[in-house]
Order: sequence, then C-alpha cells, then structure tokens
Amino acid sequence: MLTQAAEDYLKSIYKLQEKGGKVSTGILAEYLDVKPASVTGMIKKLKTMKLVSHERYQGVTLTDAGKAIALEIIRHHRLLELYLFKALGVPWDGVHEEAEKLEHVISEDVEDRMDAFLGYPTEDPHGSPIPDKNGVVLKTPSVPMTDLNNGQSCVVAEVSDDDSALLRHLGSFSLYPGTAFRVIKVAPFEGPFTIDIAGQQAVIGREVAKHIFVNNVEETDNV
Amino acid sequence: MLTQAAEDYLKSIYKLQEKGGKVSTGILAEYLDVKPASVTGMIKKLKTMKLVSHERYQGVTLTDAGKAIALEIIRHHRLLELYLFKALGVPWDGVHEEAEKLEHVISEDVEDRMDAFLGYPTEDPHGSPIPDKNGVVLKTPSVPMTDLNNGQSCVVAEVSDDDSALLRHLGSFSLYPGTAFRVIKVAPFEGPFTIDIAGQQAVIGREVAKHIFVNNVEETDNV
DNA sequence: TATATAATTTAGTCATGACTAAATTAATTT
DNA sequence: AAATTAATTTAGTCATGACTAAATTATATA
Repeated sequence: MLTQAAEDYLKSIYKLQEKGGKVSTGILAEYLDVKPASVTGMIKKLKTMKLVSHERYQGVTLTDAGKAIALEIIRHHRLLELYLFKALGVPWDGVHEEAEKLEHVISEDVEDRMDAFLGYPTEDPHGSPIPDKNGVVLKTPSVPMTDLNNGQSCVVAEVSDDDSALLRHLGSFSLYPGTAFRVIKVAPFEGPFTIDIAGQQAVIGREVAKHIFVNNVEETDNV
Repeated sequence: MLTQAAEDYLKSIYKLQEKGGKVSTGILAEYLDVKPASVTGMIKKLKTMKLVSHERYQGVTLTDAGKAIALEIIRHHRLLELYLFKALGVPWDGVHEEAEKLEHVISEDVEDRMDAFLGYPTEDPHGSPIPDKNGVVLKTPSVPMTDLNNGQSCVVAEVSDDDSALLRHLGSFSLYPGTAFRVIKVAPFEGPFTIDIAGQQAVIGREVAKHIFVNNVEETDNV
C-alpha cells in the first residue's frame, strides 16, 4: 500500500500533466503547498517504485502504473464528492475538502456500494468526469468561459472544485454544470463578462471566468 | 489536532479501563498490537498533553479531557458502523474495519448529517451504545451469555465488534442484537451452550459465548 | 529475606515526509 | 560568451511513531 502523501503526489502530477506534459518540481511544490526540495525527495521515492519517470532538471511524468493509481484516487475522490452531495446533502463547496481526506481510506467495497447507489454516474458535482474502474475517463470537450464573445450562449460543463469561496460565489448565480447562460457583454481591456442566466443578469470577473468551462456554444441573436 | 495514533491510544485506553480501572502498558500494547516500549513512549506524549494520568509502573488512566476525546472517536466509529450498515448495506462483519479508518477523518458536519439520516440512533449494529455529542453514554445493563443456565430465555444485547469471523458465525444463526433465544442445555465441565433461536437449534461454544451479552433474562418452562 | 521472573522504562535506531541552507544546473541578459 | 537570475538538487535536521536491546522496578517463590 502507498502512503497518503505518495497518493497525493501522484494525483497532483496527473492533474498538472493534463495541461502541459511534463511537470516541474516548482509547479508541483506550489500545487501541493510544499517546498521544492521536498518534492525532489518524494519524486526519488516514486521513481524507485517505478510510478514516475524523471530526468534531473527535466520534470516528472507518470508511468502507466503511476497513472493507474492516480486515476484510482481521482475516481475515489469524485465518487465521494458526488455521494456526499447526493446522499448526505453536503453543499457543493464543501465536498472537495471532505473527499480529500476520505479518498485515501475508503475501501473498494464501500466505493462499489456508493457507485451502485448513485447509479454508476460519470460526472461529479463540479462536472468533472469520474474515471471508471479500469481508469477510462470520458472527457466531454469544453472551452474556458474566457473564450466566449458577445451574444454567444452555452452550457456550464465543468468548474474548478478546489476553491470553496469561488464555488459559493458561483452557487449564488446558480452557475452549476448544466446551467445555460448567454453572454450579453464582454467589457473591453480584459474586462468582466455580463451574462444572462434564465433571465437574471450577473457580472462575472475574468479571474472567475477562467475557472468555468462551457460547451454547446452557439451564436444567438439578441433575444 | 491529534494524530491518528494518539486517537487510537485514547480510544483503546477508554475501552480497557471500562473493564478494570487502570490500564497496564502490557495490556495496552497487546490490544494495539504494538510493543510495550512503544506504548511507554506514546503515554509520555499523551501525558504532556494532559490527556492521561500516569505514574511509572502504575498504569494509565484517562483525564477528563482524554476521556472526552476518546468518546468522540467512539461516537464517530459507531455512527459510521451504523451508517455503513444501513445506508450502504455493508455486512455487519465488515463495518468495524471500515469505520476504524474513517473515524479519524470524518468531519463533524458529515457526522451530523449521518446522525440525522439515521434518526439520531443510540446503538450501533453490534448493540454498543453510541455516545451523544456531549459524551454521554447510556449503557443498558447486560450479562455475558456464559452466566446463563438451562431453561433461561433472553435477548441478545451486544456482541464484540472486532472479530469479523466471529460475527459471520453469529450471523449464520441470526444472533443479532434484539434476537431472542432460550438455553436448552449447558454442557457440563465448561461445555458449550445448546440454544433455541426461533425454533432453530444452535450450539454455541464457550469462547463464542464470552463475546455475547444478553438482557431480559427470564426463567422459562420447557416450551 | 534473597532470588528468580515478569513488567516496565530507557536508550538508541529506523523510515516517513516535512524543513532550511548551500550547491549545482539551466535559462536569460547584457 | 560571460554574468546574472531562476530552478532544481543535495545534504543535513526535525518530529512521529514504530522497533530492539538493555536496564530498572515490581512481584512471586523458595
């Protein structure tokens, strides 16, 4: 069995390499809120376990074995998030933190039971895909909200799950995965987005928009 | 926050001192499956935290603060056991092991939600009392099955929760808390008990009987 | 009471996984 | 190309919580 720390490293490497290939020591350190020297130490251990590939000064990548473990942990995490949300009513801005602790100790048996209870779901409450037991992830294509222009309508596909305050903010506009909205105005000079959600207007800043991913983008006339 | 190890020590001390006042280093070591020298080390730490009282060579006792924490962990454990059993259908011989890991990471919020889901229960699947949020335990008086004699009838009140094989064995006779049975025969020379459970006969060895506690004991004529 | 045995504690070791400070390597400027 | 800056690695430290081996204290026996 791997330690909790090792599991967290693998999961983080997976997430970071999703958007950008090799993962540098510094980025990983920042992501894990740990000093770079500590990362170097753990990478060495993971390397002897053949879970990562690493050349000095060149960044890390997961091996197939490491990737399999990372996906298993991510599956735990996302199933737990959805279970806490649906079965226990934990608010969506709280499920991440809770799942972060539970994901390392939950048994396969309990996980299977939660999976069945939920009807074998494919997405967590933030719209992220839940890998299946074989580590297959079906990712629906989506674009960052910052790519949108005036008059386009779309549907929220996915939002970042790790910033509780951000999620509460989005919740106040009902900006959940599945929610449709239309861009009324994009302010110039990297300004905020004014959008229409079911008749309600909301102003979404650039920094927030970066964490929202959408699909079903369509040009619309002013309604 | 306490470490997981410290929490386990407090919980174990609580359980052991329930039946026998001060807890010796050796007993605690055996219970935790750890060497006595390691126990001495942890006791020192717990003492500096004022969670236990300890005089060299004289055994440990929990302070009020230590007892409060122990009861909190036990509450977590037993609520989790019942939740896993009722909400997820985990078999009763598996819930202990699972709860053992979860009890250290579950939040108060999630615990409260499970408590509400279960309707604020007072007993876990093995008949052990669930302490309330203030650490109050209501223990129903019960006697070990080994105290029973020929012809007595009773109801199962509580069974040990930590031996999975034993629980499966009891389950095969439907010997759950709440199950009534009558003693047909106690074999002489510390022999086994032959009992009648809803018309079905079963033979229960002495070692097994030690782990079964009963109440509502009544003399009955042969029916 | 002296001695043997059992229980407990002390002292020192080990693996984890964090840290700091210093050294090394890579990338950017001038 | 040399020098500066940034990133990474090495080396050594620390707290946890386990361990073994040896020393100490308590208990039981002759």
